[in-house]
Formats: sequence, structure tokens, C-alpha cells
Amino acid sequence: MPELPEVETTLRGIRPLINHKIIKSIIIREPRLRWPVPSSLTTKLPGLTVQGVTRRGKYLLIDTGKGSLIIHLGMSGNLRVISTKVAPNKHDHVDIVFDNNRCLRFRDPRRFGCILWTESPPEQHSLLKNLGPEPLGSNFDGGYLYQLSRGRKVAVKQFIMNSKVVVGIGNIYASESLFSSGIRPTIAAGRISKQRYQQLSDSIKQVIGAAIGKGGTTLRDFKDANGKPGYFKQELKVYGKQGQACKTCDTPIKLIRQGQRATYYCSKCQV
DNA sequence: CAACGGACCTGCCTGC
DNA sequence: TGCAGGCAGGTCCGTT
Repeated sequence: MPELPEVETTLRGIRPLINHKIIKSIIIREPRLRWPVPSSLTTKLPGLTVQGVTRRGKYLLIDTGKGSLIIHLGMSGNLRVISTKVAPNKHDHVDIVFDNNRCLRFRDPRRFGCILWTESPPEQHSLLKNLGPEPLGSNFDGGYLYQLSRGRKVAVKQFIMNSKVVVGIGNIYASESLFSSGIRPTIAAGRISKQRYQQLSDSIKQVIGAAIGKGGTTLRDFKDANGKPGYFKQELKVYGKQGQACKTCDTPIKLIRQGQRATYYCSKCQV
């Protein structure tokens, strides 16, 4: 479900609904996520107030002043703010309950997501401290990609999906931004020119930015915090379109596998 | 250090 | 209709 635009959409949805709210309790129905949900949250969270809701890469950070919740949605997670009266579904693993009879409900069928707690600044957490720049940040550009990629033999698609290189480029937007910049996904990262990396970083910003503007991409059942789907799917040019005509040149879109992930590209437009 | 494969899970779709 | 197999939006970790 979530790539960075979906996480950003979720952030924008939940922030105004939970910021400055007092936490009444936490209900952990299923602690077995990627890492166990700390049972200590049951005693630590009640009485704390949400002081801020931010994002680093695909990690959502809820600051309480005493510590921060670090939430990742994995492949299939989502967060909604709803009435505590709404009965939980099978995969609604955790509720953060506020004192206004609403709760932040974490649902994640595949349980690849996580909910962790840190009492240090979250950016020092081991999951966050080695993350690369934000793709929409001013320190992410062609020069940065060019410099970091010298000597690297890994394919450029896997390079830009490496969170130490840049955060938030998932499988959909990797294929889409490489198509948009005319770069073949299989090319070794270390053999791409600075100019082409500038095109790539521009494309990444454009594609991610447009996807956020559309509320993310809904493939199966992504819904934002208010239950609305994303509308970027109709903008996709290559993802999931193997065999279909390229929108630029009519050549059939190819599907290959890189590192056990599907990659879609146009063999004529992308060189 | 870089690269790769395996691991963690459930749901859905396809094909027999 | 049932069932096995493959695949899915992520990313960490251990091994080469």
C-alpha cells in the first residue's frame, strides 16, 4: 500500500485530528508486528499529549514530549482516526485512544509495519539515523546522486530504492520516475552522467509531488485517514502496464525482475 | 563496504 | 468449487 505519497497523505489526514489531543489509553490487540509493539506503552502513553506529528521517510513520528511513537505502515498498513464505537476489524491491531472518544486505529493485514517507542530524539533511532535525504528536499539533486553513485555497480533502480541513498522511493515511483527521465532501470548506477541524474532527481520530485497532490496511488484498497482513495493510479505511465502501448512511442511496456521486484519500462524511450 | 537472498505475513488472483 | 502456487505498494538483517 504505502509509498511516500501515501504516507504523506496519511500524515496530512491524521495530524489535524490528533495534534494536541490527550491520549487516554492504548489498546494492543495484536503486538506481533514486524517488531513487537512494546507492552510498556499501556502504562506510558495515558495522560500524554500529542505535541506534533511528522514524517521521516516512510516513518511517521508522533511526539508526546516524553517520547515519540515511530510508526511504519509496511506493505499493507493504514491509519485512520475514527470513533471508538466503530468495532475493530480482524487486522485492526492497535488503537491509540484519545479523550474525545476518537482513536487512531492501525490496521495492517500483513503485519510488516511497526509501532515503536523512543525516548531519545527519533532521528537518533537506529531505524532512522542512516536514512538518506528526503526526495523533495533541496539537498537531494543530480549532483548528490552522481557523487554517491560513483563506483557502484548496482542497477540504478535498486540504487534509488535504497533508503540510505534517498528515502521514500518505492517500487511504483521508481519505475515511474525512471520512465519519466528516460533512464533504463538496469543501467549500473555508477555509469550514469551527472546530467542524467539531474533529470532523474527532477523526475522523482515531479512524480512524488504529483502523487501527493492526488492523494497517493490506490492499487488495492489504500484509503487515506478519512477513508478516501488516492487518485494517482490513473497517472501511472508504466507501472503494472506490461504489454500495453507506451504512452510516448507505442512500444509495448516490458516487465522484468530486479531483486525479486517487478520493474516496468519502455525499451525504446528508456536507454 | 557493496551486493544479494532470505525473512517477516496475509490476501488475492490465476490456473489446474 | 477447491486448492496450490505465485505475487503484492517495504526494508531489515545476515551472509558472501
